Amino acid sequence: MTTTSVEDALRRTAIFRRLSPADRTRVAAVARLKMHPRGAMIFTEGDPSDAFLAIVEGRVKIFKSTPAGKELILEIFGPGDPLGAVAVYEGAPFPASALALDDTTCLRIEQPDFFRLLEAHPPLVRGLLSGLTIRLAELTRRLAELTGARVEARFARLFLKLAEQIGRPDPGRGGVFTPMPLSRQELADLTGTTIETAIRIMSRWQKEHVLLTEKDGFVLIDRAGLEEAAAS
Amino acid sequence: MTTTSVEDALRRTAIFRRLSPADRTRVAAVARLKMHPRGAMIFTEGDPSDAFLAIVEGRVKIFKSTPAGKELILEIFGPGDPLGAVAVYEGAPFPASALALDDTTCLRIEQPDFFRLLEAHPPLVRGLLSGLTIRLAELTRRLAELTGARVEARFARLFLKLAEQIGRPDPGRGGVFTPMPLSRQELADLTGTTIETAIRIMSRWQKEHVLLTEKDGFVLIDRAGLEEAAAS
DNA sequence: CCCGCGGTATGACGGCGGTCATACCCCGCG
DNA sequence: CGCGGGGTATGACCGCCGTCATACCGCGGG
Repeated sequence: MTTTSVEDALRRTAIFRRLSPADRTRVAAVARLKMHPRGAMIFTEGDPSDAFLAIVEGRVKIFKSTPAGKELILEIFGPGDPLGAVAVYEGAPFPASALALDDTTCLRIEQPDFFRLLEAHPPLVRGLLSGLTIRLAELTRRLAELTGARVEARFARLFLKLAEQIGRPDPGRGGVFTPMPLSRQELADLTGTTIETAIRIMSRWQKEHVLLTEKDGFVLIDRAGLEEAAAS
Repeated sequence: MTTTSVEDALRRTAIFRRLSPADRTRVAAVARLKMHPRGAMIFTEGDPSDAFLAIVEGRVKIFKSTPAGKELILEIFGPGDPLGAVAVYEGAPFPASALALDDTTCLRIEQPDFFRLLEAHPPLVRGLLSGLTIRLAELTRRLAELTGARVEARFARLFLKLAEQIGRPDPGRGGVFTPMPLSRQELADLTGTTIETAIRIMSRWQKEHVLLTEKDGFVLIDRAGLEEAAAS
């Protein structure tokens, strides 16, 4: 865990990317790298936030318990995304929990150091503000989507969005491969439904050759079919 | 619309309240008051944002159209709340629409002036950041609430929250009066359901003397009954 | 006065999807 | 090898709630 590897991490993190090399060195002096094994909680809903985090490697799911005791996945973040930015100001408690979906390494800046950085580098504030507003818009979009839409439409929109974000052409079958392994339970938590309904929809799409489940992701075959399902 | 009335408005707006009188005068120089009659759109989802707004008087509903064409109310704001803070940075388009529920007067600061204020008064940035994070936490809470909970539980939680925020003891009937007139349609849009379901629940509660609808608000009679309904 | 309109109310019907139960497969482990 | 646990799959049941239809009421306008 040398200083150079921290600077590498800074170069790959959205809000620090535009710093000058000299500034990046100063940031690196207060940043540390921390590993979280697959399945570990990174922070828990209600905890006081004591640091700013950013993902360097791995996937992290942000989720929240519903009043009914189920869990709803708000986001799945990957390398370069910030974590806990929503709570680090004012030391507010985390509104949701974070769990490592893979072995994950995070960049970590303790709260006092983070505040000093913000004061010394006003452009950082702009980046954080813009990140927050984007996240807010995304949440309002999901809020509108979750209500009044049928579960199958939510599934269709989820996979269309995933394919657009991280999909790549699949040479074998002429579809789009989306490298994002997710269990049926996680799909249910992403769409706010139960595991049985998730299994039913995915099984039907598998039989109808609309969307195939593989060990390390999904293959979208019939994009038009999904778009039709998303519209209804 | 004199300068003094603008300063009055600033004194009643959360993020400007802590300014020194001298600074408040400087802000007042670039702020204007604008009236919106009941029923008027203040801004529309997708519009580019060109100003920062804050409510001085009246209620404003923030809502968003769902893919199914229905409308979902995200918030109902009142005097002192900021409007459009989510979009004014970076000139992002509004993620939702705003409509005046009453005759409303707003404080308005054009985008270039707003940015100059932020640069001149760093403490304002802190206030905006904290407002954004609170709003984000509130949205995640509503997201978790809307999914997987029965409609009746959502109604119960809505009225319990309203009673806690703006309720006052009702001397006549020993309940809590909540001065917030809302139509059945608006209740449906707040909870993500249909007007018929909203009418059914409200009618039943009226008959069972749990919650009474009056011309200018609601009277909560059986708080324990609502809490039970909210839990299930 | 009658008409139209917006808000409220109520019933019938049906389907989506939540719940419960069972079964299968794979794999690590004693 | 047998066992158990986690993930996946499938069927039966049924209740909530969305949809459609109808009706009532108060109000403003021609």
